[in-house]
Amino acid sequence: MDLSRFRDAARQTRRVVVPPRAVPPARELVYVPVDADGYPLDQVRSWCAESEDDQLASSPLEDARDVSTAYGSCLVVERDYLIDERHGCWSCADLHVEPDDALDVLAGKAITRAQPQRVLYVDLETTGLSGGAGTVPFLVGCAWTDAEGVHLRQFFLPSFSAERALLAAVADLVGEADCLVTFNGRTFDVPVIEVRGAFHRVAVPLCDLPHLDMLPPARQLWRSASVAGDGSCRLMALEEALVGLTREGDVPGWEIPGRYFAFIRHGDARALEAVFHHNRCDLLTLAALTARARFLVRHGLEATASTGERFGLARLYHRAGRLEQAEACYRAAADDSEGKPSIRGAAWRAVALLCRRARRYAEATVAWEQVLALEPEETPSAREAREALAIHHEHRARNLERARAHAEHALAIAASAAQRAGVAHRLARLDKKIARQASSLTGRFWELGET
DNA sequence: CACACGGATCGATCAACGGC
DNA sequence: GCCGTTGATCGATCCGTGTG
Repeated sequence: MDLSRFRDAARQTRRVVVPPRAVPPARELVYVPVDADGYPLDQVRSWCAESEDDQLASSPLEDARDVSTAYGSCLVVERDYLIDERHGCWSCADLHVEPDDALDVLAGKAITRAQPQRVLYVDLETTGLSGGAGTVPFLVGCAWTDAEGVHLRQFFLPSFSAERALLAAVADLVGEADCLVTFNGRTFDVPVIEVRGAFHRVAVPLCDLPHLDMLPPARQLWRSASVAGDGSCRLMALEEALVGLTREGDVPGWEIPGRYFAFIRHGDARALEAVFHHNRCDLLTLAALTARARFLVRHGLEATASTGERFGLARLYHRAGRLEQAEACYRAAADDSEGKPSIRGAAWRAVALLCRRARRYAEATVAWEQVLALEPEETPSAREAREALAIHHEHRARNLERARAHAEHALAIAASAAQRAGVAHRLARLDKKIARQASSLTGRFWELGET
């Protein structure tokens, strides 16, 4: 994929609205009680719904197939998104990710094995949010990519008694993967599967798999980028900003457990079509975010599309110990005259800290001056810059008057008693030094006068 | 709505260094 | 040689934010 195409995609602000699915004719509503230990699959595949939209929807289980495991069977729905299909401004061909060390940078640790083959994206829909033993995953969406596009497999729980089978079926697929990618999966998806696996004594190797949770790197990359307006890094906010998609009629998260419980009570699967669709969108967007983030890490500064993205990429490099690349990106963000002053100020602060650590004090001083120029006087960064400059001028540049001026500013904006005490101590020392300097100068003046 | 995680912040500590 | 300062690091704590 060439760079310009990618940049264009990133810059694209055009919103793509997901068209509503083709609507099948409404069917007669039939009430079918569901056996607690079994599920009347035939009836489940065509049953009633509450809202008008849902009544018009088809059952997501129409093309589901039974998957047998040692513990019984569950249902699986499969979809392929081939290279000529699109997800927002992305071609599905571009969603293919070869696992490499860029994923290590995103994860903040080494997660790719010697010869990684398959990255598995996982997203759960569950009966609640608590994450405890009572939360049951009723839809486990899995996706992987290859040169042909994206392949998606959704494991569905037709009754609570099939949970063991569902976990076993998921375990089979997970066993073929080298690397797991989720969104907030470290906190939510993986613990849920872990607890349910322990409960049913089914080993799901999800927890052993190298895991990239895209939420932390997404926050680093795109929170300050303000791609999502208010800085939100929820998956759908990032989807709008980076994939250019606005979901029409999407089911809100809080409604998902209720829809599943209604299905369990009455056997109606049509209201779940929106949930299946939501899960597929989440997986495709997760793949798109991962591809974009990996591309940024691989191609660096030239691939970034905004000041915020440059700053975010710098933070990722910084965390990964790639200091040269980090500094280049910080400097690019700091120099961007069109960028938000708060981001530019933060970038200059990072440059100052990097330079100071490398003992490049002159460069650090220039960076602290830039922080002062960009940050409002009362911010913590401005106070930090005043103090750093006071130290520099007192101990290295040996310009006591300038050191004193910075210390006075620092005293005026000190946020706590401890800070005030520290700066007051510095000021007192500076005053003593200045007085001593003056008296020694006076002495030398008289000495010169006498000779 | 529960829960866990990451970050920001602050204070304590310690080694290294320089001024007197 | 003593003493003060700097800068790095570590741990505790708090807050904001993501998941269905």
